[in-house]
Amino acid sequence: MTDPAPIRLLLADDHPVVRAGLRAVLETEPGFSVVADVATAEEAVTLAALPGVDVVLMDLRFGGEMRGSQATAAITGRPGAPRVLVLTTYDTDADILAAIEAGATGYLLKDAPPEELAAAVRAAAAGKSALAPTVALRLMDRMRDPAVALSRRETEVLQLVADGLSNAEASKRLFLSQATVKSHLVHIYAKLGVDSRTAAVAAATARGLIRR
Amino acid sequence: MTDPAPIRLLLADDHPVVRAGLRAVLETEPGFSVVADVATAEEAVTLAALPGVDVVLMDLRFGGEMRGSQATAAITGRPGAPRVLVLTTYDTDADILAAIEAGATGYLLKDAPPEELAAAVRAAAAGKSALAPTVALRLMDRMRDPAVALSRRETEVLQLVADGLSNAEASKRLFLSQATVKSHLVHIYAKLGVDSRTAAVAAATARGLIRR
DNA sequence: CACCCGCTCAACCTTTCGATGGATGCCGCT
DNA sequence: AGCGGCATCCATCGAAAGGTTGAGCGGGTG
Repeated sequence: MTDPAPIRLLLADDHPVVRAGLRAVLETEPGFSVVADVATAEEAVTLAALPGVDVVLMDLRFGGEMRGSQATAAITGRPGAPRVLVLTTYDTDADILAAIEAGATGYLLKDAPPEELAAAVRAAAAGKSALAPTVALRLMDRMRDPAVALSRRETEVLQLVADGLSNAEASKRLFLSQATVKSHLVHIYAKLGVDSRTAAVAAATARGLIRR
Repeated sequence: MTDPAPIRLLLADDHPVVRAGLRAVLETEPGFSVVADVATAEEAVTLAALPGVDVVLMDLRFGGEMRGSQATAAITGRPGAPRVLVLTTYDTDADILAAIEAGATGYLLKDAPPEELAAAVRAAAAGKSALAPTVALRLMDRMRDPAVALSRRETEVLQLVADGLSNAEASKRLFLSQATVKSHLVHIYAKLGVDSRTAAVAAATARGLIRR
């Protein structure tokens, strides 16, 4: 019997060590072929446009400007695009949802064992969604508890607060009244089940609702 | 001419992919031999006690309880201990200093290119200190500007504040008067050049003075 | 010894923050 | 249409949390 066509992979991660590790892990498994690895999200977008790539393994955080979720959107937006499997370190990453909405086929943590990784890649190549259990659980939590979905404006406000701005400063930054900022904060507190700005920031970062 | 004895390595990182990557990168370079890789800090301490290890590559953050800096201290505290080369993702990690004080021979970022990594391992094996440029710069900054060195107590207080506790809550947690907590905060503000708790938390996380 | 620095605390006072209440407009639902 | 839900926006008020000032103690260092 002949070998089935191997799954052709593009690796995108800014850490050379991680790229080498993915290569090592995947090339020992049968049925995979790494066609290229890149260190930036921009390169990933460029190379993913070429034919001959089935699955892109995409990190979420890069040293540079572009975030993995944006790159994912850019790639999946094109017709005949490869599948994108997002791969990151943190199960609390703020833009898990962004990446999935951007069209990622699956989501995996870097601490996954090799078999799980290989299985997820195969699933992605077949067009099936693959979510790491921890991530899936967290997403379920987030879905099941609609309270923890902050609105766009609320997220903006909370991000500024997390950056250390006072209500007055945040209101200027957003061209709002202080009262409005406070109002948003009250809603945020209710959703997060806290009653102070610092606690809200802690809770939101713990749940990956805001950066840093 | 005979080969010189290879440098025997122990890899400690909770990510299988990273372990594989380090293996791949280092085993292609001549003169290295990976004797084992482990997924927890505890295992690293155990295996580092056995003879036959020259250099331990140690991650700072593990999924479990023990932190890499603690493991480093446990390893280097013994006579005839191997060198420990700390390897982490973040140049802003809160316990860079802790790791170095714990006796780490060098400090490297995971986004370092393979040659740099190999060079650092060789330097470590020879007992020479090796610091990644970014890390070294940051350390210099921190040294040169003594304002940003928080005392032990100050760090404790700020960490609790960052976790969302009020002054009253933090004071109970530390068996202190509220006045003392406030006093610490005043000093923290002065050192960080800010004037509110949220700004202090933001500044401190940006500089890697506290976790998360 | 004198000095500096880290840690501790009390009392005062103000500013910011959070609570309350209300308005508007945009959805989807029946 | 009519309804309710939700996101966005704003004003006012009282309180408490937080920030300022000042001060004592002890250990380490020059």
